[in-house]
Amino acid sequence: MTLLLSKMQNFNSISAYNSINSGQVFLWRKYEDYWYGIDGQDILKISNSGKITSYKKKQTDFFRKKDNMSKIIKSITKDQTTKNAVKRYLGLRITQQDPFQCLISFIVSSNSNIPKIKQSLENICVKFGDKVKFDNQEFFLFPKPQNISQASIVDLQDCGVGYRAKFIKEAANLVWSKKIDFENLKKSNYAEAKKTICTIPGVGNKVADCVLLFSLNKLEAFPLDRWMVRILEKYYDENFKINTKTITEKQYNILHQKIVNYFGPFAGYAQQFLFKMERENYKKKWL
DNA sequence: CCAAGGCCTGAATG
DNA sequence: ACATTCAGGCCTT
Repeated sequence: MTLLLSKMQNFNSISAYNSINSGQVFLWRKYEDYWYGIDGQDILKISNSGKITSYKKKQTDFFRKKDNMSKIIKSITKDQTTKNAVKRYLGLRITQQDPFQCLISFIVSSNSNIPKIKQSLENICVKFGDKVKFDNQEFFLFPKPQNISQASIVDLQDCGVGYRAKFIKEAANLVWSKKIDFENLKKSNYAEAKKTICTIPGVGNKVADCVLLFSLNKLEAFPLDRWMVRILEKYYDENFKINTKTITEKQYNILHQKIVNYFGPFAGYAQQFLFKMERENYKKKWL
């Protein structure tokens, strides 16, 4: 009984460290005993125990505390690979981020790498975001959609985003003009929300799945980047293999369907544990 | 429907 | 020191 209880407590625990260092977020830093992170117009402060306070005192379930992790872990651990990953990175959570920041972050992420993404996003905040003080530290909030939509392409390019500048500006414009409405998308199902979000320039299957998983509550989203394709090839059978060099729209959809059939409705959690595991194996930088 | 090439930057490798 | 290669996802052809 005590063994069972302690096991369940472990499942429900939250590791801020594992969650922040898993490729979901970029604008986080550690200062003394706390992690500080930009989330839209707010700054979140996480203690070692996982307790969140915030600059604007807003309520947020950033680490999805309400998720029933015992149930989710039971559902996604279909094999030894996922079992090992879950055990090794206990407390890793999918985050529930500010959708606009999440969208821009993953447009910036395409064809790039984590240190570079972080640098570009910091530049964007300094250039277009509000400067605030919190706990005697200086922070720049993430810019509002309006501010980015009115930025010049050259000013955006100066942040190091290259050809993505026009995608970022147009995406911000779609959000500001409410042609993309995140609150609606949260209510839509996965397929509908994905279809809508893929109309944003610079957003393909992978970026869309990141936004759906990390900010719009779609836990069946399973972002398939080069790493995930490699992981599936390495640890799973022929069924998950891509035969061609580039992953086409059709293949992405077929593979995603197979994945959801296998891992179940919380497949996105399986993705996060597997990604974390393999990137750690290769000692890749997180922030 | 699919394949291939270009986009942009910084790090790694020769 | 300098040049080349690579990593990375989306869009256009």
